[in-house]
Amino acid sequence: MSGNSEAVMPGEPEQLSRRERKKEAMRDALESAALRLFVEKGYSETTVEDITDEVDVARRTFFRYFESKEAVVFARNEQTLAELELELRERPKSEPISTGVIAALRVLATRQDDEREKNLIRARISLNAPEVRARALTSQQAWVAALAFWIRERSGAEESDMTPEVLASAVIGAVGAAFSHWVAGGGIEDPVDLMEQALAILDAGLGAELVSGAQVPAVEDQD
Amino acid sequence: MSGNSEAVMPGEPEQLSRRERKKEAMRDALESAALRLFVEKGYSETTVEDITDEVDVARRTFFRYFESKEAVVFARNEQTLAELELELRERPKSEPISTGVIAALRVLATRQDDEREKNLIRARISLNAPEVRARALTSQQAWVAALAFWIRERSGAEESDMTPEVLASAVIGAVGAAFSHWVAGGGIEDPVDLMEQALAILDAGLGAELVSGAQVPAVEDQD
DNA sequence: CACTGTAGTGGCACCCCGTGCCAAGTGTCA
DNA sequence: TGACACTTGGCACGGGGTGCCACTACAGTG
Repeated sequence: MSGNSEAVMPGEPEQLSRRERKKEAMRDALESAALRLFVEKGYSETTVEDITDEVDVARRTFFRYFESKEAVVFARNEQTLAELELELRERPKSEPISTGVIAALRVLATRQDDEREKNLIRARISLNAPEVRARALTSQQAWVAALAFWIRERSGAEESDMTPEVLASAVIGAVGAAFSHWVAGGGIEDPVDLMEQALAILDAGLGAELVSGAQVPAVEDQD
Repeated sequence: MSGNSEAVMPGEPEQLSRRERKKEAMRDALESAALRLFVEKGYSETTVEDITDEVDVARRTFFRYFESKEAVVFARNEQTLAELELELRERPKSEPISTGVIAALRVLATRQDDEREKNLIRARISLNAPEVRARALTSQQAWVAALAFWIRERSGAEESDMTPEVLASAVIGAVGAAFSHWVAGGGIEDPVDLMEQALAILDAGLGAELVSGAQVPAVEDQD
């Protein structure tokens, strides 16, 4: 889609035509209004009409910018996935899974640092509104698929071998849990650090297993 | 131990009144009709009216039995979750996570063996229809929560320690992947065996990591 | 048996999400 | 400026889901 040229990342050349600027502005206005209303009144209590009223456009117009009400929350999501795939591909072949994943995630996180606020809002909505949560999990599945593909490619596993999907699911699961933890903690800590800890837990945890009396050694979670 | 009494599981004492029998029959009829139509015409191509026409009741009636169209696919799901929690609770305290999980899952799988066909259909629908898939993932989250609770309880982890959620997410992720693999394979293999393999992969996989040339030793997945 | 309360059903009206369609408005380029 | 492409508004419609109320079938009592 679009991208006449440029590097890999957009970069906002500001070379847009009036039409495209208006389009951009509209999308932004809708997105902002929507997120604000979702926070104010709650997701399911906010109708699409509420949103379009706010921006003073027709309800129909909303659906020209977003496939669905939920889609607003995941506005930038496909792009992020594409970026993840790209970053993963750039990682050295010899690198272990968790290292590669973390490195890629760190790049994405750094890049999105300016949207941190908005992302936190999105995440909060995702975790609270059941419908949106469902959608969030769906796009999480896309991450699993991407990661599984990457692992399969590198490990050269047979088509029938479920190892890549298993590892990918587990890794994304762990990363997702860390993300939830980050959101629950108010977005104060470094999300990628948390994810790194999560993978460390995963690495050690299943091996160590539970012990009746003693605690799991766990990973000291302070830096 | 097929229970004439009740034990943990109901057991259909057939002591129902005419009214309750009719109710049961209606629910069954709706569920069967729905699943059949979903398979025949596809999930989203099937309207609730199609279903109720089949059973010759009002559309309104459908929603008195199922919260939503998706809910039909997950008819028995909350019950299964409750059973899982129960089984987990029964596992010896000293048992490692994966052992406990597998043991609990095996009990459930055995118990549901008569519904194997129907469950396979449900699963297929879940994996193919995006909307339903979303819902499936949501209920998967409930499993994560249950498992996390169980792990936390046994490990005595601090409230702020994300270890239980991380491990639970990873384990359920891996188990879910195995389940998908099972469905993709036509439900021929033993699902719990696959799940066990998945956890073994998880146990070994992240430690072994990927190697550029060599394959991951993995778990021989052929019998 | 008739009688009364309760639970299930049918059907209507309504809200909301999402989409096809077409007429009218706005930007673009020559 | 005029021809053309894209965007918007608005309408109609299908489908999911809910509240409401009249009606019917059942259960329990005398």
